[in-house]
Amino acid sequence: MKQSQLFTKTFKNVSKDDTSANAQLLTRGGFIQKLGAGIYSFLPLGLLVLKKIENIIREEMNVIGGQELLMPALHPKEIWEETGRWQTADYLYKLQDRQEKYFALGATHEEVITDIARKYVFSYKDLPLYLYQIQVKFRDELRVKSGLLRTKEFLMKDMYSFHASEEDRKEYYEKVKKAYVKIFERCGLKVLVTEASGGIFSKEYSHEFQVATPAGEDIVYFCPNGDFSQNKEIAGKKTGDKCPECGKTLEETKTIEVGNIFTLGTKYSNPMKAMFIDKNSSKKPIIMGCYGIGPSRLIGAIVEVHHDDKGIIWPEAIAPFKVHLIVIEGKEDKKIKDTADKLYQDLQAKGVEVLYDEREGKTAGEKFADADLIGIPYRAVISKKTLKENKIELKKRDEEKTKLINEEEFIKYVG
RNA sequence: CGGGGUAUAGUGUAAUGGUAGCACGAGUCUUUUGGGAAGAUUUAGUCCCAGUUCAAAUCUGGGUACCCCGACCA
Repeated sequence: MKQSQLFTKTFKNVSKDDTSANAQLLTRGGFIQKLGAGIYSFLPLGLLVLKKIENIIREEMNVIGGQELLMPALHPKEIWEETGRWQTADYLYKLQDRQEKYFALGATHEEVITDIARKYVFSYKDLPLYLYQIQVKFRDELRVKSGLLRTKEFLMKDMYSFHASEEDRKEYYEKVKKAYVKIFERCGLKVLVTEASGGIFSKEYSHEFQVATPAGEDIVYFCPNGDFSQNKEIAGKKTGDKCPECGKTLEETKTIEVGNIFTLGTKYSNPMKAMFIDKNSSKKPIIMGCYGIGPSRLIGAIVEVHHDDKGIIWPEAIAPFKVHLIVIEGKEDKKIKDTADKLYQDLQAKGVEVLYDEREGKTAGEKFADADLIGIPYRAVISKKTLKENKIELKKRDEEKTKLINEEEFIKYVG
C-alpha cells in the first residue's frame, strides 16, 4: 500500500492522559483511536495486525479440531436466567428494547453455546465437539485501564468443548494448553502457563497464559526454569520459596493475562439440560470446558513487550506489513522515484506485503521517524546514495545496522 | 463501587472577575530531502446547564467526561 493513500497520519504527541505504552504508541502510529474510556476503534493499520492474530488463532484452533461459528452479541434475558447469571453477573450490560423486553450484551457465551449444543448433541457419538468464535464481548468494567489491556468492549476468541467423559475433557484441556502456547509464541510472546483460580466456573484451578511485563496488573510467582507458575490470588508459594518441581528459587513478576482455560464440567449443561445418551443408554449432562484469548488485549500486550523509545517493534508474523519501503527523493533526479516505484511493484508481484512511503514533501527524518513508530520489521530505503551503487538499503527494525544489497538478494531475504 | 485528581484549539500550556494568548501540530503555497528542515499564509478553544455580577475561563451550585489508586475482574 502507498502511504500517501493511508488515511491515518502519525502524531508526534497524543494526549498524555493515556499513560500506557500501548495506548500511546498505537494511537500515535494510527493503529487505534479512543472513542471513550475503554472503547477503541481499530483503524486500518490496527485491523491488519488484528487480522493476522486472528488467523494465527484460527489455524491453531482448527488444528485441534475446532469449528468456527459466530454467535450473537445480543442475548435475550431468558437464556441468562436459565443459569441464574442474569442476577449474579454484575458486569453484564443490560438493556431494554421498545417493547420493554430485556437483553444483555454478550459478556461471554456459555449460555448461548450450551443452547446450541443441546439442540445438536443427542448421543455420545456426537461428542466430543469443539466450537469457537472470534467476537466482540461487552463487560461493564468498573475501571478500564492501560489502553487495550482492559476495556469495556473487546474481542475474544472463545472456544467451548463438549465431552462424554471427564477423562476426555482433561485430555483436550492439555491439548488446548499446548495450542495456546504455540499461538502466543507465533505472536512473539513468551507466556507463563500459570495456575489460577477457577473463578465462578469451577472449584478446580484454571490456567492463565501470562506475559511478564511491568505493565501488567496480575502478580505471578514463577520458576525461572519454567517448571512452575502460580497466580498470587491462589498462591500457596511466594517469592523466595523453592520450586516444587526443580527446587530453584521462585521469582515474582507483574503480568498481563492474555489467555485463560477453564474446566466447566456440568455447571452449564445441568441447569440448561444439555444432555446426551451414553453407551449404556443412560442420559447424562455433557461435560464442558472453555478456553479464551483476547486478540485485542493481545495487541496491547505485544506492544508493551515489543517497543523502544522510538516506537513499536512488531514481531514479523503479526506486523501490518513486512517491508516499509521508503524513497528519499531529490527533485532533480527522477530516477530515484522510478527505481523505488519499480521495487514496490516487484515486491507486490512477489506477494511481499509492503507499505511504500512515497509521500512528497516529507523529509527523510520524518519518514524514518514514522517507520520507527509504525514498527514494520524490514525497512528498505531507495535514495541517491543507494542508487549510486544500484542497491537497496535494508535495516531491521530491531537492529541498528544497515546493509546494502541488490534487488534479487533483497527479495530472497524478505520473500 | 470507595478514595483522590483534572477539565481552555488536535497536543502542551497562559490569562488579579475586565481584549481568550503562546508554542507545537494540522491545512495551503514555495524552497527543501539520510533522522521530525525553512519561509509565507490559514485553521482551530474556555466540557454542559443554571446562578451571582455591569462584566465569568476565573466565583457558587448541579451535571457530564476523562485520569490515577483501591476493590472488582468469565
